[in-house]
Amino acid sequence: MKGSDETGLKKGLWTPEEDRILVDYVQRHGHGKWKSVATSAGLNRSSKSCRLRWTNYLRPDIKRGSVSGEEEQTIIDLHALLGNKWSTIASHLPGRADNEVKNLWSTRLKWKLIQMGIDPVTDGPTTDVHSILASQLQLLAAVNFCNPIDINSALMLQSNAAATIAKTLHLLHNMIEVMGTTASNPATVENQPFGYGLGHEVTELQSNFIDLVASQHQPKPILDSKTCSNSNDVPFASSSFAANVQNSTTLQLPTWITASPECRPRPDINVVQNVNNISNPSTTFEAWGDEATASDSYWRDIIE
DNA sequence: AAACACTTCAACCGCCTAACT
DNA sequence: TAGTTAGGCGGTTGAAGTGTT
Repeated sequence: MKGSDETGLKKGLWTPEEDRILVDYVQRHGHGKWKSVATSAGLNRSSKSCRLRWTNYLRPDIKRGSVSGEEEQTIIDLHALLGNKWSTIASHLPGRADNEVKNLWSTRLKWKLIQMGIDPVTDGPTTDVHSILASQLQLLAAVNFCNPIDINSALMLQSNAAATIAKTLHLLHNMIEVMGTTASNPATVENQPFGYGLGHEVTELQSNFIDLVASQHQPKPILDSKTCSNSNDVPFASSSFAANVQNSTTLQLPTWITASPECRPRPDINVVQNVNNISNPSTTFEAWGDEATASDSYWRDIIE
């Protein structure tokens, strides 16, 4: 029978009438005994289906509608901490069901992180060179052309762009260094994970990325002190960022990244320190707090 | 206006665990 | 102690909605 399984239980979307029956039953008898709910209420549904419908849609405290930026950030932070523990994450978001959090993550937040150059699985910097460059280009475009009305989003993009570019630059530096030692041997070229012509591709990537940074030397500020006058409105504000950028001498960030004194990136990633440390590659990843990524062997393992 | 592509999200599936017999 | 069952969780699917060509 269409819409039913082999046991005769109905499947598929719930009708308003079924919803009404379920709500009515739960209100009178309470929830928890889903087997009895399914049988006693006269619903031709499985106990699982009843529970799911109630917890994800019908319970009175459920919050429908768009998810706020604050909620999104909470999900991202908790996912970094807990992984795919959707019910646990949802328990920190009043009125949100685990299914909704799960859907939100897989349809929007995951791709958001990927575009920011963050691996959504490890919550660390992505190790795929093509997605790194693609994400940087998208990020730069977004920062340069984003709507100034959305100040918080713009600031987040700016700070993330600065941090991610610094990370990416060094990431490429280390990868190129390791590749250089392996790809220089023609006998091993065919065994390279990126296939034949690795040296050329690496050189091109390096060149493209340097060009990308150089092309940003003409400042194109999207925000000024007028549009961002209140540091309380700015998440992750740090007072040292602008000064540090100006003091940076070895490899300056593009000037457009420089935030106005009140508009600064999150302090947990010291962008300037990372950029300055590029002259000393062995310490940069350590500064990011991930010692495993600091050594050449880490990248050698990935590449091999 | 129609066809197609893409996105969103409700619901199902399979597995795991705890409680009960 | 072993077997059974219900509830819970995360992964996956597919229908519906929306956007694009």
